Amino acid sequence: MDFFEELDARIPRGKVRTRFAPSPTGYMHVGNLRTALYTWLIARNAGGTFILRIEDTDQGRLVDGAVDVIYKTLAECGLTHNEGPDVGGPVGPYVQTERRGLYGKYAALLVEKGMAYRCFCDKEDVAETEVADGVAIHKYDGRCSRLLAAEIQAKLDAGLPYVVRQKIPQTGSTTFHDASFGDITVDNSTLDDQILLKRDGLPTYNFANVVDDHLMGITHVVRGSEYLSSAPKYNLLYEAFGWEIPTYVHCSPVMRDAQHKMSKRHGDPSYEDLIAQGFLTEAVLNYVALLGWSPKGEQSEQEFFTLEELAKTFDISGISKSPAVFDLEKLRWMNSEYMKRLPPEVFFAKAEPWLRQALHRESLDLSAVAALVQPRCEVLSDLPERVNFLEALPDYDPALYTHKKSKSTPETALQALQAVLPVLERQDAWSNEALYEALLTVVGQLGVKNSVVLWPIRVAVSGKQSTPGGATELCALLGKEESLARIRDGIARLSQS
RNA sequence: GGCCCGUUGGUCAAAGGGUUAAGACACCGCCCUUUCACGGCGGUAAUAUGGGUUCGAAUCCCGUACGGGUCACCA
Repeated sequence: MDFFEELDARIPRGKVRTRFAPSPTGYMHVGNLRTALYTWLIARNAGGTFILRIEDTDQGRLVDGAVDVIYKTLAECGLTHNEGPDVGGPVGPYVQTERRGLYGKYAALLVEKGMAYRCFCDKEDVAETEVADGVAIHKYDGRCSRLLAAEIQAKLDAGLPYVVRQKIPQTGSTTFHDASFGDITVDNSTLDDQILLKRDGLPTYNFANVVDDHLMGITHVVRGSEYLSSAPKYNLLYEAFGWEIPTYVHCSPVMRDAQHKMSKRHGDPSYEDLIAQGFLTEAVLNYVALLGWSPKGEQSEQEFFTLEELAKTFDISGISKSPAVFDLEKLRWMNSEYMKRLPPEVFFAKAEPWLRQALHRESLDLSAVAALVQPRCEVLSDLPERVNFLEALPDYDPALYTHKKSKSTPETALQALQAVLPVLERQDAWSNEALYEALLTVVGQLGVKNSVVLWPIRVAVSGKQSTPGGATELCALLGKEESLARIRDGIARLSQS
């Protein structure tokens, strides 16, 4: 067995094998997360193997701890990998820089087969076919492919540096198949003799990908649609090696708006950013799954999916070809749905740190606050702003006392507060129910609509237009002393104006 | 500019020759209610465009427009 046969013998066959191959940048794009999810789902759905491979050949972009971010994110999302740098596997190593010895050998093999050639040209020698719009088009004219054996030897002997280029046929066309885009055919004349091995002996991304995917036995290649145009060259490479071509699944990008991709640089949130803002991992995954994919049949109306349900339902043909705009509003809605479904104690545990940002008073029962706020919380980061009035009564505009639908005016509000104050001063039981009952008595005495009395109390006690919970709920939370103080303050404000 | 891809309401999308063209978010209205919210009910709103093919087209074909991708010794 030679070197190549030995590596081939290690490749597991007969099962679906997919891979997620991120560059360690230190964070996870939403688009990346979606690719990882789809890749994982394809493997899971088929009972196959999901592999993590780290593509770290771009040393210049290396970030400390970036690989850990990848492990952490995948684990947090439940996208567990069966093979990878940390867990090992039969076709390692799973870090590209640790594989660098391989590529040169495969490039040499291709040269030997006549499917690639050494090119001694300088970067500057490469013909630049000038084109309008200031776009310079690089298309190598292939001159080094026509070098005679003796000429090549002479250059090698002279120690001239070289790159290895793929030899692309001059005529004919190449067709490749994509699972979501279908068949795509291009003229070979539009393809460049692309560089496989750089002057420094390291592979280009495209070459490393083909070699690694083959050696790892990858059956489904899921990647962004930006690689669609290089796919024909991949096919030609696979054919040159005589390797089986995997199933391609190209995914259109996740957009910020109609014409821009989501990008960290433009301030769009990464997965980590969303989590830091208080989105739940499950909600983000659910949302992202439906961004660019939809289930078949009956389930196309379903909005909520667990990972397991997705794994059962996922089908490549449901992936859409057009780009999808990321809609934060809808994510917020979905997140609120997940929040509501959380057991109260779990919600409280998540909400507590956020509540503490705004609330410091000892007397406040935070778990009661959490209970009040849970059904109306879209994102945890909204909480401090929503509950801060409990800490201290904000300065507010007496105009808040006017509310048409509740039939409340500054005059009726003043009357109501004045009528309510002595009753509450005598009130001992300070629960929501007891307070409600006491206030209904006042309402009866005044002979008005409930809201005429309750609206002003809520305003006086909160100083806000909208609050989590009604008047008596807020009073119960604040305690007797604080509630009375705020109502007196309200009376004072109303009397002044 | 060449090549490739895409285009169903504001957004995500279903429907792959025959439907009143689903559903969800957002928006609006009504009901409920101890305000807002939650919940319930309802509503506005779409096949980019012009030609074919067909008894019949969102669906198939061609052109146009618009948008995106790509054309690196980056990944």
